[in-house]
Amino acid sequence: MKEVGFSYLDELNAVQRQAVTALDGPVMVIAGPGSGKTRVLTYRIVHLLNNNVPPYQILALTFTNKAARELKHRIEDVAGGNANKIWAGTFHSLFARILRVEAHRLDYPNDFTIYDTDDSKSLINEIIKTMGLDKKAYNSGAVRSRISSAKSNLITPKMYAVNEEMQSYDRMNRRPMLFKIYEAYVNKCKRAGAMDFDDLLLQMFRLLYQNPDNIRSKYQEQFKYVLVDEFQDTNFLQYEILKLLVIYENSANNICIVGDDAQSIYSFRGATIENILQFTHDFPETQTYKLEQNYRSTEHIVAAANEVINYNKKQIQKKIWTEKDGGQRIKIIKAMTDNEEGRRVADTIVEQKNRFHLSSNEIAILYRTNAQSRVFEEHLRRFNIPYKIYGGLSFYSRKEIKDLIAYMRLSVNEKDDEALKRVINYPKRGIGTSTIEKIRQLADDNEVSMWECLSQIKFSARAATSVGKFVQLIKTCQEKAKTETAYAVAVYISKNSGIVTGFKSEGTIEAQNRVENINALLDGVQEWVEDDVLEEGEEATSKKGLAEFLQTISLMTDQDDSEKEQTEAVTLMSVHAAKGLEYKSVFVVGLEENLFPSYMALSSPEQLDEERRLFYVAITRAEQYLTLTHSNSRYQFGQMRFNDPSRFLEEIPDANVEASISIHRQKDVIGTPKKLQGMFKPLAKTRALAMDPKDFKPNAMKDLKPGMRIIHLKFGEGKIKDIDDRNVATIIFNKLTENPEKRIMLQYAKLQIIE
DNA sequence: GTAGTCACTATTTGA
DNA sequence: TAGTGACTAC
Repeated sequence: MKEVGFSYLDELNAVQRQAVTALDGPVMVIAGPGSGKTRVLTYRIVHLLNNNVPPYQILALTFTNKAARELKHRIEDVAGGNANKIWAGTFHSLFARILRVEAHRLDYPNDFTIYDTDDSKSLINEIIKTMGLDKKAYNSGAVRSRISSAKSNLITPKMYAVNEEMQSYDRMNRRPMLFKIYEAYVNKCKRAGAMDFDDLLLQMFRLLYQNPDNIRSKYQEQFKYVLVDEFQDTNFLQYEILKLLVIYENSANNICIVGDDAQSIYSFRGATIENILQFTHDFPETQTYKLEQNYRSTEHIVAAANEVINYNKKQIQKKIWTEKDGGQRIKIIKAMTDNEEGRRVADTIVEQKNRFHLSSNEIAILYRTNAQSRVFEEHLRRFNIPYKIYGGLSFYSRKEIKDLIAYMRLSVNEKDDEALKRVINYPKRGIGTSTIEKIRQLADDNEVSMWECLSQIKFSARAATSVGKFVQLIKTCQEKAKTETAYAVAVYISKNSGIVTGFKSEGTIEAQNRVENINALLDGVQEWVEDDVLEEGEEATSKKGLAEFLQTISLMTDQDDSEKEQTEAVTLMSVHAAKGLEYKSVFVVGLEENLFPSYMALSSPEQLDEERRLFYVAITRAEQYLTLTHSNSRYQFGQMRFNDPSRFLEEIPDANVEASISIHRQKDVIGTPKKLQGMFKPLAKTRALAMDPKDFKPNAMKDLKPGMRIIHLKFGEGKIKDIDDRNVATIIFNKLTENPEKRIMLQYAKLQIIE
């Protein structure tokens, strides 16, 4: 471990230090906004390591990849190399990792497919259709979320069928057959060797609960220290899993949860605050620490936030305070139209940039719904202010990408019916709906996957050749997938499936874009295959095959991409997306009744409280300048609507608000609209090479010895510090300022000895 | 198999 | 308004 010259404990305030050093037994940390939550979590783990807890005994769970990554990086910064052995990641990714090893005990293949939301919906649609149900009443999205919430509450299809509460709710919504859909859905996923996102949790629960081969104690013994970030966002099922891991005879109950009930904004997704309240009941000896000092915002902002959240009755009492006295008061802008709102926000941004010397990436515009972004885009463009938008269609949800990935999935798991349906006739190869329907019917009757039926059906002569060709294509891919790298198979698919050829013959710009996207995916696969750097937690034995590639991307979203963070631009995003972030200047826009709070929430006090917490999250993102805007009228659903100012505006004390300024008419500034948003965002990160590849002659693995100076194609010069028994070298690259130490897998490494 | 038309709906979003 | 999905007609 890296020597720590200073004591990291000195960087903490009294409460933070207590929360960090109370290592034994259950601990609950209630962390207000800007109170150094991640710092506490980081240092607590570092403190565990310094107290000789082996890193692999630490399980740190987060909700997003981004949070997980940040946590790992910060631990690495303080503790150095050992950090990568910590089990830190999202609930879903870590459980998926465990299930890749244990799934066979639950009668799943270990290389099970992960169905994303689209796969689930399409499967549900198919079930609805075959059951002959009304598509309008049985909206696939609604059905999916019912099933999801059933799973998250450990209600099996059988229990669902006899659960009076669920049943009466469904009858009320004219969906009495939902329990049947649920049953069929579960069976079909199972048959396809597929788990949906909820299954990653549910099957993990089953594994521990049913305890085949006494597997539970294996993980109880492994994870001696459990930490959970954003605990207020956990659902019932997640908490049940945590309890199975932590509660057992003679357990030390070393579980630490960090969260803030006031920032719980995901109840619509099944998160329940009850878990926080329940925690102290389940663990009576819990030590509770409240982090109440806010290091982020100035006094007016903190005061307003405190006042607003007080309107919510049900909450853990705490008083957030700051040492940053005074500062700017909150500015409220009243506009007549949504267009004027956009213009005045852009005006104010220009003004702030000049007066306070803010750079664009210190500014964010936060809205309740993504649809609101357009007006702000238009006006920012007029001023030539660069901006970046979060949300919207991600790279992986593009059709052409999903199609190509479907081929890959099928090559790894032929039972994957969703993938099969996607590509059996894409590109068109003459396998029409009637043929597909025949296959599906037979699969249903025999309760097997569609793939298994392909060889048994007597097709018409024309269909038979088409099906035969398709089967041959997939079989070739399967063979290749066994021996070759993911990149080789991906290239084979793109060349031989006909997808790219089809686009090229189209010749439109649209098609051209799609080809570029596919190329970007291929580049991404190649980069992944050639990447010889071990990520934190990655095993040195990991192969570079298709199955492994699919595993790494199945739980990835490109929401979390670092390129966006570095560009100098104003951020536009929904309030939900802004959670955990901070900006010098924040604009919360569209503060009107029916919009924020949303009209969907007006009827229930619970949902209104959640809207208020959402508003609380929004205003506490601001460090120094907070501007709130509302408009008299705006276009909603294609109609002009008139909304009153939001009730939340009235809840802000006058003392914290800037005296209202008269509305000054502003002449429109005409600027050249500049295209700032590239439609296409390549997956591959381009990194400058350290030297010309032509001059580069990598040495064989056996020649590499510790102490040697080497050159790496990407990272440049470095010194081999150590090579372990798995041929993983620890190399220090002096050019890299952050994390100069990298773990390099020598079997894939491109290293040239220089002395 | 596909293009064109019509009807419908409309938060937030992680993995 | 805008985007999607389903149905119809060729």
